[in-house]
Amino acid sequence: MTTDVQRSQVSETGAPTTGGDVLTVPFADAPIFTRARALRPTGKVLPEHARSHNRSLVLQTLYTSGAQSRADVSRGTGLTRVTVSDLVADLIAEGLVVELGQREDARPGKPATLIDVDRGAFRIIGIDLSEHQRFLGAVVDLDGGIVSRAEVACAGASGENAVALVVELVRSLLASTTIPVLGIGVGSPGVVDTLGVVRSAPNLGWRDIELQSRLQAEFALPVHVANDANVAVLAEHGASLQDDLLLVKVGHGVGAGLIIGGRPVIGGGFAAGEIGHVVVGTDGGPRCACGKDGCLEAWLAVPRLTAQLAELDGDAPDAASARDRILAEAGRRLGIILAPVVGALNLSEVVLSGPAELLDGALHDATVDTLRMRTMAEHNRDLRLRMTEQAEDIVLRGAAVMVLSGQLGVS
Amino acid sequence: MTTDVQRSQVSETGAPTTGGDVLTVPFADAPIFTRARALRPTGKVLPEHARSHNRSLVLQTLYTSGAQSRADVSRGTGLTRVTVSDLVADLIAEGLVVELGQREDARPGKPATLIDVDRGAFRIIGIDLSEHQRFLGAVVDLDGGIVSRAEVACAGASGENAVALVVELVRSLLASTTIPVLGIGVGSPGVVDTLGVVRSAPNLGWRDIELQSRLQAEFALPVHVANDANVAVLAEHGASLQDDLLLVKVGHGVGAGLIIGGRPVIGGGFAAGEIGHVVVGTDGGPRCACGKDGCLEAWLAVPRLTAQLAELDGDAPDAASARDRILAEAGRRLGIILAPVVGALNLSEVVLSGPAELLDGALHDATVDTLRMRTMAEHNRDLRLRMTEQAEDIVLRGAAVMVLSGQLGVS
DNA sequence: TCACGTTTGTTAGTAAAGCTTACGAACAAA
DNA sequence: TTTGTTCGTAAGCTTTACTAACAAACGTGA
Repeated sequence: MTTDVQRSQVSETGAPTTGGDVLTVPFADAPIFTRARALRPTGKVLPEHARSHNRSLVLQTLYTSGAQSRADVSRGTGLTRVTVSDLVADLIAEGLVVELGQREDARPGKPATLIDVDRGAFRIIGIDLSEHQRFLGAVVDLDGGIVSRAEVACAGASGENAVALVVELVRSLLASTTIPVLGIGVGSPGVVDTLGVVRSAPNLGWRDIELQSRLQAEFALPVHVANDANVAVLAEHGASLQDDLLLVKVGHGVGAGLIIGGRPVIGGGFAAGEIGHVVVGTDGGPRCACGKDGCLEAWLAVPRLTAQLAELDGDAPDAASARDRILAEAGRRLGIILAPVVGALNLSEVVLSGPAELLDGALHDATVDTLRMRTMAEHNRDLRLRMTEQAEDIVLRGAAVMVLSGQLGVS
Repeated sequence: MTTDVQRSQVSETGAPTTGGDVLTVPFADAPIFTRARALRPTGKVLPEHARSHNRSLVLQTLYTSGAQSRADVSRGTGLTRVTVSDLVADLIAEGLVVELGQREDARPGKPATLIDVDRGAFRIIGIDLSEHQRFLGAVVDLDGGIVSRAEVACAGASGENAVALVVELVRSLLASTTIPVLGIGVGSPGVVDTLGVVRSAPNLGWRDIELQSRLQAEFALPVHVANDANVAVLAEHGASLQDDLLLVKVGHGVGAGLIIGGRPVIGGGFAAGEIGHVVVGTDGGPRCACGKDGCLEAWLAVPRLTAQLAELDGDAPDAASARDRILAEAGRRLGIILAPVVGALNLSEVVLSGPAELLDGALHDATVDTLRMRTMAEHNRDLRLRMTEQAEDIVLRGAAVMVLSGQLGVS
């Protein structure tokens, strides 16, 4: 087979020369890649960093796979038995791991000593500030099980008053447990930066509230603060096989949390997931509080849906189908917004969180249908849309995952 | 200030008990986080990994900041002078770094020996398969400068014929340089997985073509293959300050490449960025080749735009404004698709690649306006939409970045 | 019963990596 | 000429994870 490859040469000085077949291809001058970019804070890696990475790896293996021998961990991680023993000794000394005695089942060879994360050794405080009328809190164990709860009414509270309520809630939860607390995780509405500063949370009247550092100073414990939807998706990720995940949280507002390639997405302005005020479709829609028409929140927020459903005549013969029509239209709107996101990110799983009686029927089905109609079937064949299984504790447990992940490198 | 925190206790066995104020909070049973999830392939970290990371860090520092002394690199990386000297010695032995002699300017102390990446020591082969009528190729230097070019007509070629054309193109480029080649980068249309298998590229009649391994076997050089738009965004990222970046590539089709948190987004089905067949708006639109109405590609692809513009009467008094109306409508449609993506990811920079005469005027302005109208101003205040500065070489240079990044950990 | 193989966890020693400390070389300024 | 500064390198130390070897404890089969 003969092919006709045409070549043009560019001399090192930049002046184009021609060799063989002349070919005039328009091309930009070849500037070097910019050198203006600041050095990325990639940072050096020291031996001790490797050590802490491997430590987390051992912990993660125990955490997800349960009780096993040091030799099992060695096989699971690829580290040698010697190294695993060494790391485990550290973890035992810190009280994070315990020996459980010898394995029972009969096998040849020296019987194995089982070890596991001491799941009762620490507690985590989880706080959910996303509800409209109350702040929720819980003491959570290392497995995500909720040990005790507390809540405080917050209607009308704002600014410093609201901060004081959070402090009281945490104080009350800390008082309710004698077991050491690993840290405090907070899911807050609004825009929260990576330092745990709530840049803006209109509902709470917060603007640049340094919640993380203030709680840390108050309680002398590690504190992590993030947006409520971003926190919620962590809980879902802990219970999911997927490393790409979008969670849509429908409540008084509508927000989303996003994990891509196993990592939470923050956004350049720390506002990733803020899709509540993106306009849906090209045919108008209900007026939104933000002034625009047809924002997703104006279609989908719980108050809007319940108000619409309340207008229905419950005794009318077609009440059920009228209800479904309202919910289906909301679902369709959600699908319209999600389609470009699902397409651009090639997402395989989208999760809904919110009142199941609203989301889990006609609304869900309409969203699925709309997504299928508006994206390319071939690329998104295995897309799943489902309700969360975490129910109303999703933010509390996500907050626990955040602490677990931040303090132990486990999730 | 007295606050009324209410508590409910859950016994360790799971049965709810009440202490103090009784409070009935509905909550799901507290199942542990799933243990079903397979162990993530995080992998152990050995000392040698740390070493190669630090090696890349030194190389990256030299690459982006240019010629400097070992002591400068030490200050820039945080590594000690000793370690830097050691790493640099390795790099010099491999021919990647050269000493340039002593620094000229007069300063107290022993004069510094300048070192830099030997930017002329290696070449990279970049291949762009995304054009409709021809395959493009280039020899690229380590700075991204194009040294020589080649192209081959590919109209009608498909399947194995097309593969043979690519091989010929690479062979020709390799023959044109005597300088050692670091590797081969290929930007292909369609869906390409992480192993460089082109899962599906309808235009080329490709289905599960193992392009990477075949080229690697043929030329005994490192080969990287990825989707053309995903490759293009690498070039843009190399020249941008942003670590979150969306590039929309408008040509015979419409595709996107996405970088989030400095990492390319691949997608669960390796189809991230495939937004060409997402439906725009809720008011129908032109019939698309895929069968749906109003796909982005049906609005925005170059053939569609040129066809529409060709229908205009160029001598009519309002020809210019009619042209702008057509382009503005296309831009508006692009904005409608991008708004949910920009909102969900809180993107700070969106880049357009394609024919500037179509994209860079009314279309660009309409997209910006639409984005502003449909997203929340507060969160996306500093969003920028701009044309690429890489012109038609964007895929070729992106392919070079891919090789650079894959082989040297530099970008 | 008893030698043998198998598995576990530990001890001892080794290789790799980056650190601190120390030092000679080379220059500017006083 | 003296002083202070900066650069690059040498030597030795610490940390880390590795390999090799081994004792303990168990099942198996002659």
